[in-house]
Amino acid sequence: MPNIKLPDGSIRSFEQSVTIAEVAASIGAGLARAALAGKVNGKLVDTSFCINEDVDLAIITDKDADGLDIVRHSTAHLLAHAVKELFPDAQVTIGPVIENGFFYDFAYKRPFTLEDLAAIEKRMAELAKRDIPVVREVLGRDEAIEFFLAKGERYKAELIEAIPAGEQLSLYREGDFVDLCRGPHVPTTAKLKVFKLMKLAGAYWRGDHRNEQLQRIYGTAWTKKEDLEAYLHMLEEAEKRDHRRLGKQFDLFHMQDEAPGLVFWHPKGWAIWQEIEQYMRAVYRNNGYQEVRCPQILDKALWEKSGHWEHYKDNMFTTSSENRDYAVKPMNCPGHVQVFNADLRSYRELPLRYGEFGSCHRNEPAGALHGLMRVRGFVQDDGHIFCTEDQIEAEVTAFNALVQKVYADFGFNDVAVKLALRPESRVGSDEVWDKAEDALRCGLRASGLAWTELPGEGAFYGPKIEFHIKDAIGRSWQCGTMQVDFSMPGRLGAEYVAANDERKVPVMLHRAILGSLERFIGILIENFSGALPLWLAPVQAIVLNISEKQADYAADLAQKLHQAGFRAEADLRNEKITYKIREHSLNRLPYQLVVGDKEKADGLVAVRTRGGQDLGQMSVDDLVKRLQNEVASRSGTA
RNA sequence: GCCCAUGUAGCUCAGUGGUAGAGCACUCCCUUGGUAAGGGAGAGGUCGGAAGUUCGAUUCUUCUCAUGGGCACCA
Repeated sequence: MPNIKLPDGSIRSFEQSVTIAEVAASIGAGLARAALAGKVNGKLVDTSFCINEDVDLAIITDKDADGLDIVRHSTAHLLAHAVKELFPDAQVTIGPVIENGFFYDFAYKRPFTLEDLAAIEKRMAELAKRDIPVVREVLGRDEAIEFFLAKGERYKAELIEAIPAGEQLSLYREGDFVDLCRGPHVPTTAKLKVFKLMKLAGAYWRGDHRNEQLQRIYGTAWTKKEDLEAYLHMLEEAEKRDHRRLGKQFDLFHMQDEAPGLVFWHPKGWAIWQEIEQYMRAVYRNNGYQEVRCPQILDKALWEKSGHWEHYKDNMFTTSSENRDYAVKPMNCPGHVQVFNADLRSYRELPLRYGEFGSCHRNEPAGALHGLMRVRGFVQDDGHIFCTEDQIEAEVTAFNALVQKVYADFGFNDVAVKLALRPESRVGSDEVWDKAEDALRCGLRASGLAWTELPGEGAFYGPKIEFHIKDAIGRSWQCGTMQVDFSMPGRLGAEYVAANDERKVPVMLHRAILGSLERFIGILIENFSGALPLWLAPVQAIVLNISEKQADYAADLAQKLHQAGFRAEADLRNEKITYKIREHSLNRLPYQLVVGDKEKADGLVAVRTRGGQDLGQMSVDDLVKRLQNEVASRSGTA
């Protein structure tokens, strides 16, 4: 006699045990049709789940977030179903739900082609239309292994072997297709209407590159057609703000075959770079850092001592001369230790903070390169703090505050904090790691920040705090980092004289706010869709003459703005004003300054903003004031 | 590094077993036009690189480099 409590608080009583589907039907025919699953006492189950005691129940439909996930999961099964029908000797592996959709990994004797993809999608649609019931079955663990081995599905069997003996497993059957799965699933394939296969990719079995490579099919699935369309539209919009495309369009930088992963900065891109570098230089100066500069290549022996050679030799560029081997620096820290070591240091000097815009090179795997986001040559706003253990907390706390301020200046106000803990491959004893991890936790606590912890994600020499910023379209980018390092100073012989005259090894904090400037500029371009705030815009204002008669006046005006400290240009081409306005609008220039006979006669300028707003005529002095205010506030241009 | 796809003019792209085509950009001429494309003419590429098949390859094959999407990696 189950009494079932529904989300609205009402209670329905039944004479005997009932399924979710029956409960839904008892409420209404519409709900019965819409039911995808149920949530019994907070746990998701199939509509076929049988209730025989008093429970809280919510009927899950496509209006619930859980419903969407179930649809995606079931669509992954539908994909596997279609693949098994078309390619019976393909083996199934796993098919989870991911953001915006799902994927399924298959093992097959030959790669799937785009034609296969189209055929699979077509078959999926047919299977969905056939309204095939999706039925849950339960098997013992050993039976299940036998079942899948008999079907030639050795990957599934391997997955089940990892499950403790004696456990009951659920299988889902739709037509002839059976898959191991925790569920729940939609009651029939007819519930799956809005999906699209997106792409093919390789993926390693169990995510390990030592294993064989499987073929992954990515798909997207939704409950409403409009949602799919909106998603596809969003993808198009994201593509439009791709920094590689905009970098080309706005003439900011280029890359070419002869220098994979390395950037040629054009004048406009370099203007952005310089603005950022000078800004960060001021951040160093105002926060107790001294800027230094260290060599590009150092004897390999130094990298062996620091531990980098052992951990990263495959990713380091090397060179040699006169029987000496060198490595091109992949980081700045060992250099900074040399600067520290160049003098006998006293505890009175600590904390000693060095900053450097040093060019580093890492031989990243070819497949990892990606525009400005992943390069082989880069510059970080890299700093190292030499301090005592007692000073760590204060340094970490001060840095946390600084990070937030800098991100806000660049227009990023949503910052997530993570703490990456000791990895498998590391230097230093467990006691040292305990100490380092706790030091960072203390600093975070003192800053009043909430954070999440990531076991195994730390650097080989120490744990790290990671700062992730969220961009305009919701993507998260790890930029800042603060790492405690109890190992490298000792390895490289750094020491200072303590108050009691003892020699002690300092602690080293590795820290960066923007990370790689290349990547950060890529993030800025995408975040602003190329419409950078005035202070960062490579060309801040362009003067447009209406006809040749005002060319001198326009050139003069550009010169005046230039002298007032702005990046201003004049477009004196023999083109109609509408043509020039269109072109500079497409290039997202913040200000277009139109000058014709009227302006020339009165010594004025007609101002048009990036957003197409006409500010009317104003004097050059007023314009300069306006631009100065906007730069000072680091705000965007309307 | 692994899987798949792609590589044609400065850019975006079309095309073919018989020594390549468009739009935009560029150069010149006409036009001097008041807030998102005025008109005309011209120049420009041996089709990523190498080898092979063929009478003949940009087109087919192999290798290679790079790029793109994933995977793995990311000090």
